Amino acid sequence: MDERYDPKAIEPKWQALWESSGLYLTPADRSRPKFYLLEMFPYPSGEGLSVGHLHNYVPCDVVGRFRRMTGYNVLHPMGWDAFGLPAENDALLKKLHPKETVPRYAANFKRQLKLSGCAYDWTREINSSTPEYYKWTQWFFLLLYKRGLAYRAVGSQWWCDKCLSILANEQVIDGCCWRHTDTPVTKKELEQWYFRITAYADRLLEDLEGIDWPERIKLMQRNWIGRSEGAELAFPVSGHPGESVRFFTTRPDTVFGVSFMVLAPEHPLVARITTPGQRAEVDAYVAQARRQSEIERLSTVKEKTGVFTGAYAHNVFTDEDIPIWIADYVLMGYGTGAIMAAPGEDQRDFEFARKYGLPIPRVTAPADGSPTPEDRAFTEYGVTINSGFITGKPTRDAIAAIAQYAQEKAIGRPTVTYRMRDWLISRQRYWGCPIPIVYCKTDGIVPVPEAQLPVVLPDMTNYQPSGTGRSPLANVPEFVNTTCPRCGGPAERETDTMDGFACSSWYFLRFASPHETSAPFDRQAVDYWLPVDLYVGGAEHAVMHLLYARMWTKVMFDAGLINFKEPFPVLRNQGMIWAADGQKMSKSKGNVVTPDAMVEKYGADALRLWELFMGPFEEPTNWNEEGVVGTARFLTRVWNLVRRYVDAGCPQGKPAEQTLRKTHQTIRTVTDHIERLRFNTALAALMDELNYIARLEPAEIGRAAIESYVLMLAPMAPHVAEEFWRALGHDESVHRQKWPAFDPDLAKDEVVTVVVQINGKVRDRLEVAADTAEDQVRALAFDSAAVKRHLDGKTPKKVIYVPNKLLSIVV
RNA sequence: GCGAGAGUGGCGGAACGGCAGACGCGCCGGACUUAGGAUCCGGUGCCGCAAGGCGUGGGGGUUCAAGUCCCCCCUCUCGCACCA
Repeated sequence: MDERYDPKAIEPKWQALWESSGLYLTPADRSRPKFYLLEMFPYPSGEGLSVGHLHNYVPCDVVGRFRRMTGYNVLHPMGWDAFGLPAENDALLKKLHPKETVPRYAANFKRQLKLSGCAYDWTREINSSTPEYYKWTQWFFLLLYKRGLAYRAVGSQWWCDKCLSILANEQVIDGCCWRHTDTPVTKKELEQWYFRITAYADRLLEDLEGIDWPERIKLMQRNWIGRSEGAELAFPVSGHPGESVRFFTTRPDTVFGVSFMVLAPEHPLVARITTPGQRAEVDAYVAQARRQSEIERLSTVKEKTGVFTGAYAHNVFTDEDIPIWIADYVLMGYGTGAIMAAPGEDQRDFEFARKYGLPIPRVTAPADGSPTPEDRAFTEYGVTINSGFITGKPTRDAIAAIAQYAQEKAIGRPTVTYRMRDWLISRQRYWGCPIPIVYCKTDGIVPVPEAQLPVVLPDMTNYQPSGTGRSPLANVPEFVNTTCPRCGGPAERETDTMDGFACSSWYFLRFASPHETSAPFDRQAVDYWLPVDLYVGGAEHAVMHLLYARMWTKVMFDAGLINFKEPFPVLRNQGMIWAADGQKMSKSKGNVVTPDAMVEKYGADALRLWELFMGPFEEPTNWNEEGVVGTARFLTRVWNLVRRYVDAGCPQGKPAEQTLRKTHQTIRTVTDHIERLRFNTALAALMDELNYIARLEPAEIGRAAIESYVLMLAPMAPHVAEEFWRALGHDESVHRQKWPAFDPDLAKDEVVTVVVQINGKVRDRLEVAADTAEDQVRALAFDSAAVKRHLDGKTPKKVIYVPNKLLSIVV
């Protein structure tokens, strides 16, 4: 071994050897237990990886190496989420083509991951923008189509002026585009493709119960799905035979208190029922509501506004005619876009009624007999009053009674409504997976037959989005013009491409058999490897990717393609690493720290250790380069220790009992902490052991201790551990070794410190043999000078003994 | 507004209800050095010469014992936000 620890001299050497010897290839034998470890599909950006990204990849790499050493067949693959708007927008900005930038960026990511010593099976690398991959994305589209889960519909949808495309609901955040947080979305009316994710709403909700995910993420999914039980009812519109207002309510028990109705401004009924006298005012209001941004419209602080349509609905319960208003606090996209207003029991309706002088009947009273509040709605459950046949019933019973009555009289029925909408997947953009559909004048919508897949994305130089609502693909006649697979006549291809999230909804299956050409995946490979044993990624995907991937998995399960219902039974979110200034790392802010710079300065192993040591894996932290100095120093100290041992001729040694104990205690701690993803404390335990053994003579340490130390270091600092292992005289890689085992008996403390407390204050510490009997400890304690002084002759009232821990004396 | 999580030395962070501050950074002192952003040794929560006292956002409570459990409040982060 060299005298000095020089990472540059050892890291490239071992990386080359690992690669050439196929160290991290996925084992073909399936006799051993498997461990499928996966990080969320990265989009390879032009900025490359930062030390923030590594806070995900390095800990996962440790898990992979650890599992391999503990006897698992490990599948740890990597690939690129390369289709989609981010890649295309970047290429447009740089006046390049994504077909050129994507492979270049991916290659850079790969280089950086290798530089950081991350072990992936690169023979399984996939790229969602290649025909070999997207052929099967199209295949899944057809599967959804066949199962009635992909459909085309006209609707008013979110449009981003920067993306020049329609977005899904999930991609609108605070009224702005998820990729352009300063760009408010607007509405556009287009015919679009949807995936019927709402058909899976209940299963997506229920199956959350059985999976080990951060509670926060589960909650976000629950909220997003937004299941709400109630009833759908309808009131006829007076003077318009055949017209009625259908509405959803969670409080059907308040129907007797409905004094007006409100429609969303966009509601189709508005045009038909508005009276000539109100027409001008209504038109003006509708136009103004259209113009408003979503942020303005959704603002809860804004005072409610609305306009009377002049029309009346007939409240079939009270037999009264009630006015129909329009107001923008009613959303077209939820329920039926219409509500019954029960101002006595709903705060929003209450405010509206107050403002426009509408009656506020009270139909629910507090159950405990206290007076009904006058200055606000009474929104809690209570007891029904002034309500005909349900008067006197508790709210819960009244709800059931109305639901039943409505069903009998064919006025309505019990319903469940969801906040979640169907997933809109059409994108009017070039860089995406073409939708395998053909439009024929005779046969209408015709799916492309499987045998004709993939529908290849044509090579275009001029792929700028038009902004007209049509994809640039519409400008490629050779692509658009085709023949109908059914009748053979002339037909046109669908020119929109799929949302990038379609590609990432099944990629975890592809890794099981990435080169399969006759199917999206090999069934046997998937049966063995899936589901994913540990899935790691950022919390920002809580309600996009994770919801979509779960839905596709259930579709595949229903189709009999796979035998599991949840793709990711265990999910963890790595903590976000902010720049040293507390901001997000970005090129524009000039605060990005790259792994390249850190490896150059301190070496990959030191960088890795600092990624692990910075703080708890799942907590966010600010980057601090000073820390890398510390882990580099730690590695130097280990280097010096091992070198001293090797220079002394690697003595077998006869370690003292205490040294043996320290070793076994460290193995116990490190094993336990890596299993629980507590990498920071696992490393702390290794540092602690180093502090202990570094001061011993080589013969006092002994071979067993040195070797187990190197083995434990191997997943975290793979290069330097390999160097040590070879220096210790081994021919085979340290990464092919078995994880050290510990002996619980040897790890047990012989001598323990028992704390003596008097009235809760520590007054003395006793060193006694482990498991010393209570009376002996008592005797020792009462014999102690410090204890005597503090007892001051008083007699103990109570003495509590916690074996091997403390003796608490109360006086 | 509603929901979730978090507040511990100068800093990152440790602590099955049982010695608060492991481990590391930084800092202070020393050794070896032509030199030190190397290495090694020692120290480092605050007050105090010491004995000792005080300390985990604030206030109360349970307990022999509370960073940890319970109640109230403050601050920060995240999510949702007129969802009928």
